[in-house]
Amino acid sequence: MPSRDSVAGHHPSLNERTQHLLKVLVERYIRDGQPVGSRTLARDAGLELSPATIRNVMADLEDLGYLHSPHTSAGRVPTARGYRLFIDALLNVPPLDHREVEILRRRIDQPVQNGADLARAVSDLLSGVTRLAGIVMVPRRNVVTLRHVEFLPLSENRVLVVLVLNAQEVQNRIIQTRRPYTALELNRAAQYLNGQFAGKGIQQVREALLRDLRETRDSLDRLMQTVVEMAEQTFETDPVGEDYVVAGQTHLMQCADLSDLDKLRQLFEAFNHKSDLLHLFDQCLHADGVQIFIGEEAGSSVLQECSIVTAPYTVEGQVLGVLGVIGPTRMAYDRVIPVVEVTARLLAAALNDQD
Amino acid sequence: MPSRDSVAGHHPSLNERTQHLLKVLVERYIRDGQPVGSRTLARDAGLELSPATIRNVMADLEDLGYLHSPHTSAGRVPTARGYRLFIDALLNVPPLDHREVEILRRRIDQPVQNGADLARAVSDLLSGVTRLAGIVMVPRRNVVTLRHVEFLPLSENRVLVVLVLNAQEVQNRIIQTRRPYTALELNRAAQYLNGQFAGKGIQQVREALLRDLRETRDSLDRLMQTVVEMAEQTFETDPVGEDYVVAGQTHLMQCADLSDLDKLRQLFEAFNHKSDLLHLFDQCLHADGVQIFIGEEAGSSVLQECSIVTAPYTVEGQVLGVLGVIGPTRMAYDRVIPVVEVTARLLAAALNDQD
DNA sequence: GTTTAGCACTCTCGGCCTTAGAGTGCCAAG
DNA sequence: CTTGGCACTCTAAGGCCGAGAGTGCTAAAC
Repeated sequence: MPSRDSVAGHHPSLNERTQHLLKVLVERYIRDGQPVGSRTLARDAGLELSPATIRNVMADLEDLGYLHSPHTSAGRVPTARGYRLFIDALLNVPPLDHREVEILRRRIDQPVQNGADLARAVSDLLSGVTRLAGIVMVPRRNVVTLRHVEFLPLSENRVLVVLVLNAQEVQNRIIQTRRPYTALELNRAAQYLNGQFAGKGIQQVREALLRDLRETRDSLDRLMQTVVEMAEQTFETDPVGEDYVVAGQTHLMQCADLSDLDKLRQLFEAFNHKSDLLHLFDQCLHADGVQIFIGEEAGSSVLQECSIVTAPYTVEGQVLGVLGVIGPTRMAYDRVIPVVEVTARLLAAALNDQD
Repeated sequence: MPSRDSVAGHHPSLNERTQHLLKVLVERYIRDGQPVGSRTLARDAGLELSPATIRNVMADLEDLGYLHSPHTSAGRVPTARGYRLFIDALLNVPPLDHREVEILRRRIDQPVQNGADLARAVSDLLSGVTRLAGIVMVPRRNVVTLRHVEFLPLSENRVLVVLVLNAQEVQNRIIQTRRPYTALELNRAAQYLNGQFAGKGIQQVREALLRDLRETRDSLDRLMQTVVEMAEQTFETDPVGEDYVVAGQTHLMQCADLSDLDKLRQLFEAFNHKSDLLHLFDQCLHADGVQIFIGEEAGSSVLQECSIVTAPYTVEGQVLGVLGVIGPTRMAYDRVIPVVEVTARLLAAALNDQD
């Protein structure tokens, strides 16, 4: 059962019938995209009530801020607050079909090269299944273990560092050195680091080297000098930067709700603007279970007509990242939520197998 | 001087005045985006001609297929054929300002990790400067030299291969082996390969190994068996896959010409659909200088209202890739062409320095 | 022969009105 | 509390009209 935490505040109690009507209204609106009138709702609700009665209830719901009329004589549309209540209390989320789960599993269990590729694949998958935009933060670990390091001289003062981390993550960076090093020196340094630190967390590596540097100062032999200069620069920045992958943006162009071209453009630009979304995702990192942001709850004004459904994925209790989809507020939550939830679990499982 | 090869056919000669009028009309249309009428053109042309005369000329140009009226009483708009003639024969391309070139150079000369990153950066740059979508094919070389190879055991039958190619391109792939190998065996194999083949083209490596395999058959010692199995799989596929990077797609949402949401969506999907565009770019690989595709000249119906301006970039006569921009047919060719041209040259220079 | 003025014609665009339809709010009766 | 009735409001779509822009054609001028 996903915990769908309310981000916005608390709701005064509504009587059973009123809640039911709100539920039916939201469901209907999600299906049709048209404001729902009293007659329609009377028919859909399955209660023996006349449109007039329904009208009274709807007027109440509007007063309480759950509904909104686009104009005097259109039906009602849920407000953000209405969606919130719907999701928190009214929506029932059917579990995903076994066959569907199987399909997802098969697509996720493809062998891939590294975290980023996996993220891309899963993001693609999410967007394909939900027909919305899929987002996956690339897995990042609090404890990154060094598996292997290699130094290759490129030119005078430039050295290529190849870093193998964790299970199969390979990174490379180029560093500027103060003096030229020979291939032999570099080799020795790498050998030393590998022998000493392979399997250790890179935090530890950094600390150990710092200690060595302080204690021994300039009594270092040439080998250790090389080691220290290399390592200093190599481990300067955190090796696994935060990042995410978006796929299926084009789906957002199809849903009529987001037809305002200019809004859409801003949204797309937000996708490229990394930092905005990252900050949002950080919030989700430590909530467990599915989280949903409706409209501006997410903090950014570009997301006005959008909802974001996210779930963190964890391995052995350690949160590795967040994934989710982004689409119009008027989305089929009853399908999207289980898809996101299951995908997160499957991704976690896939990462677990890899290790 | 860019060679702007005509892809479409040959044009019957038009007299001087007619050509001039076509030129002015296209320029005006590119500026305003409004169909150009006879009165406007009479004023703009700088010839002492009445609108009536202009009308006659425009009627001729329409008959010849260079112009088109949206309806009876709007001005004229260039057809694809009209643009073609304009670009091939009428447009004069001013060289880029020195300061502007300097700005481009500085942005391209940033140090980067590998070809893909560089492509991303240049693509970003192109799109930023032209306010269109930028596309850069990641550099690929006919002769890829092996610089260094490393094997790391991951699990039972999986080995991580780290390949350093050319100047600073690092690739990694995971291969499945028939039997488990120890770290020591793998190390020896890597050492052997590095000793034997570092600096050689991978084509040569592949051939040499094949020869060894045939000649010596099962008289191979254990080391060589390891070497051969590793190398076989490592060099099976070409290490540098074709790929490209697109940036600034959102710019295309701003230009009024492409306001049809559905067309735009298809265009965006084409960007993700790699293979379509790759095939187009392959054509440009061996044409030297700037090439321009107008509308459906590019072969795809999604590109109806678009033009593509491309240029290959080469190092020492070897074509490494293609870059360019894609935007509405109604774009400022006189600016875009030199930008694309210069960027190609600068990228080539940057790659040259790296080697 | 080319250029030009004149003129009738065509087409779009915006504003305005009208109508049909949907839905509401309120009131008074059940 | 529920309901039928009713007046009211608002939108969406269609039709109409006039202004404006631009054309093609013709006949006269150069």
